[in-house]
This record gives sequence, structure tokens and C-alpha cells, in this order.
Amino acid sequence: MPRNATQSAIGAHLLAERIIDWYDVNARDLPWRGVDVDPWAVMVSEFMLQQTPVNRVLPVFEAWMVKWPAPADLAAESVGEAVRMWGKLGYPRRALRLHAAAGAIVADHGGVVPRDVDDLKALPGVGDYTAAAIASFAYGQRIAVVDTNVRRVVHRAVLGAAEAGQSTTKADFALTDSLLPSTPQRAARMSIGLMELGALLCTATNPVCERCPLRTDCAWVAAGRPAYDGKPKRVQKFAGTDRQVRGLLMDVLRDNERAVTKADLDVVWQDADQRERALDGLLRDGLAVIDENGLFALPD
DNA sequence: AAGCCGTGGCA
DNA sequence: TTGCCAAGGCT
Repeated sequence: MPRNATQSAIGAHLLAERIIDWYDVNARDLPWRGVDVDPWAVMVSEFMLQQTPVNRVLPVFEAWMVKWPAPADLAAESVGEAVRMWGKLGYPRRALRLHAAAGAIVADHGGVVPRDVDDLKALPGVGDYTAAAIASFAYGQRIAVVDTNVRRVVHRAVLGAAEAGQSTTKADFALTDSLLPSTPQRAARMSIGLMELGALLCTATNPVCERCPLRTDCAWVAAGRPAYDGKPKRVQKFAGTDRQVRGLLMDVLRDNERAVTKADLDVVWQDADQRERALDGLLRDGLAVIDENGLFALPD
């Protein structure tokens, strides 16, 4: 049974203070942060940041918010334009889900991003993490926001392990929750601080412990920074997979304002079977459509 | 619940 | 070069 926060060498109260103080000085100035955050901006950024680095998100986010400053603006747009604007962020199904979520916000929530966690989780593309992130960062609620950064920081600082497990567990959520201050405002501050710490210092490779506000009390540092001893994390292949082919096909569709021929798509990949499978997948997912002339395009 | 779903930077 | 990694969600 892992020690909880109150039994740790460093108490939850001090941990929160160290992290919040560090964040106040070291936080990056990102466009989806600020005193008067727009919940829609938080939501858009969270969708884009799913498995995608900040630096690649920044320019797309800026263009997106200029074009669609409110959920209703996106909902009124064709989903294909959302996919085109998504560009090469990757995982373009996120653009479909964000567009659908905007429609649901208009239909069910008066065009305002809901603040209730269950309402948020009911939106397409919003899971445990994203719902908590919006509830905390946009609305200042006290809820554990558990992403890969937070899991890593907590596992190191509190549990003394090099990395978290492969997936987020209820124990991860419970432990993170136990570390949060009682007041919603400080809890939200600590949540974003935990994430920032994991992103800037307590990184997966080459963590910068010397500059970490928790270094004197970190269980992992105290243990001599032992190596990860959990199950090996399998990294997915990309080269040669259907995902790569789908990406190449989407490239063609995005780069052409007008519908393209099958031949235009066929040039991107040699293996016909895999090509067909990838294209079928895109059609099934709604990322591509066939028109009445048998031409291929982004969805309407 | 294990596998699928993009993309590109970096060591 | 190849593998690892990046604010997950869905089935």
C-alpha cells in the first residue's frame, strides 16, 4: 500500500505551496491561460493538446480561435472546414469530435461550454482528463486533473517511482485528489502547476531535478532516482502502418479545395490492399466522403 | 483492456 | 537511424 500524502515525508499542504509558488514564477504565458480565461479557448486547447506538443498546437490554436471564437461559430461551419483547419496536428478525428461537441454545446447548453463534469464528459472527445481540465482551468473547480505529466510527477515525488503505469488508474486519481488543497481556487492552481512541472522540469527523459521545487522532499530523488521497473511500455509503430497511409490520404484531401479522383489518392501508397483499407477507414470515420461523381473530398 | 488513431522533434 | 515521446479518447 503506497503511502498517501499525509503520511509522506512532505505533507500535502507544503507540496501544494511549493508547486503553486513555483508555478506563479515559472508558468509559460500560453494563449489559453490568463485571468479571464474563455472556457471555449480552454476546451479547444485541450482537444488540440491531446497527445500533441504545445509548440505544434500554438499556431493552429490562434488561427482556430480567430475563425471560430465561440462554439456556435464552429457549429455553423462544415465539419470538413474544421478538419482542414486542423491541418497536420494529427489524430484528425479530434477535429470531428470538437465540431460535434460544439454542436452539442449549442443544442444542449445554450452555446456555453458546460461547467458540470458529467455534462462535459457527455461531449464527444471529452474523457476523464479533458473534462477535469476544463472544469478546473476554465471554471476553477476542485477536481484532480490527471494527465501523463501529473501522473509522472506524483509517482516520483510521492511514490518514489520513476514512471507511472501504462494507464491512468483510480488510485492515480485518488492520490492526486488527496494532494489538492481544499479551496477550489488553490486546487486549480496546483493542478495546472503539477502539469507545468511535469512539462518543464519533471520530464520523462532527463528531468531537471536541480531546479525542481520538490527536490529536497522528492521520494524518487531520495531513493536515488531508481529506474522504471514496471511493465514495459510498448510504443506503437507508425512507419508502414494504416495510420501512416491514412495520414497521407488526408494530406491529399486537405490540400485540395475540390474533390479529387481515386487516382489522386492511389499515388500516395504502393500496397493497394492497405490503401483501400485505409481509405475505407477514413470513409467509415467520416473524415472523407464520396460525391455523386465518385470523387473524394473532406466531409460537408 | 489492449490496440488503434497522426505527426514531427530529438537523442 | 531508430526508438521514444508529446495536456487522451474510444471501442
